[in-house]
Amino acid sequence: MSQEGRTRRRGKELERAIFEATWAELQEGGFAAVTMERVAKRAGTSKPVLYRRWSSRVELLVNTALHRLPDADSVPDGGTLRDDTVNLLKLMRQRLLSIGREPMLGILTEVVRNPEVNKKVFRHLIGHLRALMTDVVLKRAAERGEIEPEDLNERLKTLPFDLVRSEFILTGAVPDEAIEEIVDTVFLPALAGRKLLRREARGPADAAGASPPERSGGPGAGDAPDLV
Amino acid sequence: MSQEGRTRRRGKELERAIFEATWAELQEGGFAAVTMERVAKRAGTSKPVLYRRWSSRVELLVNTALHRLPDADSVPDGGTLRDDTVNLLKLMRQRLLSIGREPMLGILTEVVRNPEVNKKVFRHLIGHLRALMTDVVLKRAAERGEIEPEDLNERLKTLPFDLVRSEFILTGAVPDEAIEEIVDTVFLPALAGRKLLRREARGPADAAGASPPERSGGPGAGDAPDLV
DNA sequence: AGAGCTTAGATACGAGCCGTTTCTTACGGA
DNA sequence: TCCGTAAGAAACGGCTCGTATCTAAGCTCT
Repeated sequence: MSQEGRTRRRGKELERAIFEATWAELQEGGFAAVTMERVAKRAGTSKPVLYRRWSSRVELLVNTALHRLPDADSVPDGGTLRDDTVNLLKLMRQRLLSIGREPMLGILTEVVRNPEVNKKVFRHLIGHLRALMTDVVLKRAAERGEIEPEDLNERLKTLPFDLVRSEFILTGAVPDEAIEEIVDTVFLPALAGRKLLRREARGPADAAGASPPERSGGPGAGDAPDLV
Repeated sequence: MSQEGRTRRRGKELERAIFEATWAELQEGGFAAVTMERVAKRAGTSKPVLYRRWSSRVELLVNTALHRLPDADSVPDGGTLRDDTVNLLKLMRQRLLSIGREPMLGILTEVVRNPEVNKKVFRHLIGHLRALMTDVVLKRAAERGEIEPEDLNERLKTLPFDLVRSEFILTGAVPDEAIEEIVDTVFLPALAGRKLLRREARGPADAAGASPPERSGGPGAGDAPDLV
């Protein structure tokens, strides 16, 4: 793995090699087993090269994870709210699995203590996919007449994500059946039931009603790739 | 903090002092800052004493967390499914907060790699409270005639827990408003909506119907205190 | 009360890691 | 071709984990 006899890599090429080495170490030994020295050796370079790019081990790990995230800027139109939601959740799954359970937990743990990064992660954990939900999936559904704005509040909008995240954190996987069950036996029934209950009660809806546009700008409005 | 001039502690007394020291270190510096040496010093003892009780740092941390968990073997009867569920979720919150967000994440991270402990934690993360849900809250609700068995499937039963856990992991807190929102705008509507949708469809219910008794024994059937 | 066994507590060790410093040398742009 | 930038090697101080060794305190049993 030494650099002997090979031409020196630089810039992005070297960086990519380091990300790959980090990821390989992560897979083999887990979050705790990733050490700067091992990564450097595996990438055929040395520690100072790593520290010139990232100020700490955590920094390297976070950026390695972000680097692996596939893009997610649209949701295929499935024709119904049901299928759009399923598609969106499959997209979320793809992103979650591209990082993996243990790295995700490790990153969350290390990041909690840093309010700034924590806020950023928090925003990204929720913001991006939620924007797709609001600006694409629910918009389509409203245009189709499947839902009315008052049927939804903030918690209902993030409900499918919360459940997929829970599944992922507990089991490390999100099978198709789980996604469909979440949509078919929780999300859609909750929407229907809420409509029903609101009609029965005839009371003013809770704070959900005419919710202000909370996150304009749509997906991609952030200043860094999303963590999920 | 040295032991000079004090009478030596032994057994449970010493153990309690170590747990307290560990917890204090956890509060002050976070998961990563808890070292065996600092804990030993703070507890007025030394490393070998720690290693005689726990085989590793993680072992100590996990057991410190478990040690802090308040008991939870019943749910006050609120008279309705709604209030019982709120009560149960408040109990869950109490348990979550007794450990805290970062320690919880840290423990999960470290434990994921150990299939045995992972399974145990997984079971405890879900099992105990879920048993209270099934054996107390839902039983009462059925006796009151509020629900029928076919209204529920596994996912719906754990739904409130999943959402509270999500809230806790993302924000580190679970305010009363969150609990009530979860129950009033998700859980109860989902039950109502499911009933409604099943009636409309007239199809056979999904696998929810006559679910077998999956966890007999009720709360306390485990072999260790629950993690949540 | 005394003997003996258990276990607390002090100290030191090897191995490994983090993050830094110093230095040499390859490479690429002008 | 020359020179600045950055790669790569080596070593360091400080810290941590987990272990080994030893002394002595105090509980238990007679």
